[in-house]
Amino acid sequence: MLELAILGLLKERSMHGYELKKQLGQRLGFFWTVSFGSLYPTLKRLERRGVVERLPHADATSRRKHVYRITETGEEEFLALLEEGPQSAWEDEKFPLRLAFFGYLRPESRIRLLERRKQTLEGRLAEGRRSLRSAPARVDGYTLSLMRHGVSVTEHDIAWLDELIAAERATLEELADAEAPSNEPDPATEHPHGP
Amino acid sequence: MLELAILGLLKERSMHGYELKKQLGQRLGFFWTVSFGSLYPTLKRLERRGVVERLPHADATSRRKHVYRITETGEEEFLALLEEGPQSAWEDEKFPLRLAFFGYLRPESRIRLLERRKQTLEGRLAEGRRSLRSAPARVDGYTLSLMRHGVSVTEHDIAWLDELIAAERATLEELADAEAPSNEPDPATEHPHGP
DNA sequence: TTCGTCATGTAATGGGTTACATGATTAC
DNA sequence: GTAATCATGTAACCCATTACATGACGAA
Repeated sequence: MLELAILGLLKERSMHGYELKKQLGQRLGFFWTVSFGSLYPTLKRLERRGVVERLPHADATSRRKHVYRITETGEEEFLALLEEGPQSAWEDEKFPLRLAFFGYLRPESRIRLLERRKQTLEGRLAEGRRSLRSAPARVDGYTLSLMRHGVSVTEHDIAWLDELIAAERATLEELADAEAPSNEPDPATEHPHGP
Repeated sequence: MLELAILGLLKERSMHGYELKKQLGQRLGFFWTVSFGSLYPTLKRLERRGVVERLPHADATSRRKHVYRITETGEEEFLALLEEGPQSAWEDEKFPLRLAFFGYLRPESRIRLLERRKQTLEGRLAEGRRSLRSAPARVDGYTLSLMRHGVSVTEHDIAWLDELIAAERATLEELADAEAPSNEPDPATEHPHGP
């Protein structure tokens, strides 16, 4: 997951570790925070695996910075990883992180992943509501408040997913109307939310 | 954290592992899920530490169930753990789990912990908003949507905390008005949300 | 009698944090 | 010159998951 995030950021532009952490914090700080103790070893691992490479130092001033660039193998691996979707409950919870890179996927894949995520949340919601119905007699007020808040947050999440899905479907229809897609569309400008 | 949850549930009533997992799922499923691979070893560890103990089997039918009860030491440890508050970023994220046991704390402690949590979220919110202000030019639409959703969810969380804090303050005033608190109030009925 | 659920457990692995250590660079 | 930030790194630990294994019990 951290690997996915690193590859995704490096695909945008080359960076060194410290900067990667800042970017991660700024973009995904609500859902994720990484420590250096996790980041640097991961970068080294990625380098050994050949999916990223260290750029030669430009001058004497910046000698201490290790700027990394994604390799071609890295690009392929990144796209495969992203397309594949979550492989465990843990990765599923990190859905927001994947979403941050949806611009690199085809609309069909985006919809597939969004729907999958929605199903997960709807399952949880159904269970939560079921618990709530049988709860009031057996749990205290704090637990009750907690459960209600959980339901509310999950509903909010699902509504958000619905918006995203609707936007994707609109995009698909537009593409169908256009009929003749020129060539490989630019993922940065083609999705429903412009930069 | 799992230890806190187990002790808290066992304080309510004695249970076996399988049932603990079900209860955990029902009450905290939105924020937490435990696997058996985590639960059973933790129970054994707690037993070795003497904070829970295994009840003797009542009859032949239930021979295979290991029903655990919290010990006196366990009760003390639980309250200390709860009162202490989160000791790491990880534990801080598990705030909802702590809240589920707020009924066992004095109103002052509840307010202290709620305010602390609120500060954490407000810090994150401020950072998020700051990122959003400088973002639009540099990130794509999905990341933007993600950031906005993060802000929105965090605001929702803070509003929820505010409600809880307000309710606690009201409780405190009621107690002050009553002037003569009889004796050790029952935590299950004394807090602002009745069961 | 077979299928679903109840019930407990272990071994290997995963993904990450905390604490610590080091030192360069920048701004005051 | 000194404090804050930039920048990289390692070792020990934490808390949990996944996958597997085992078997009892109840209902169809």
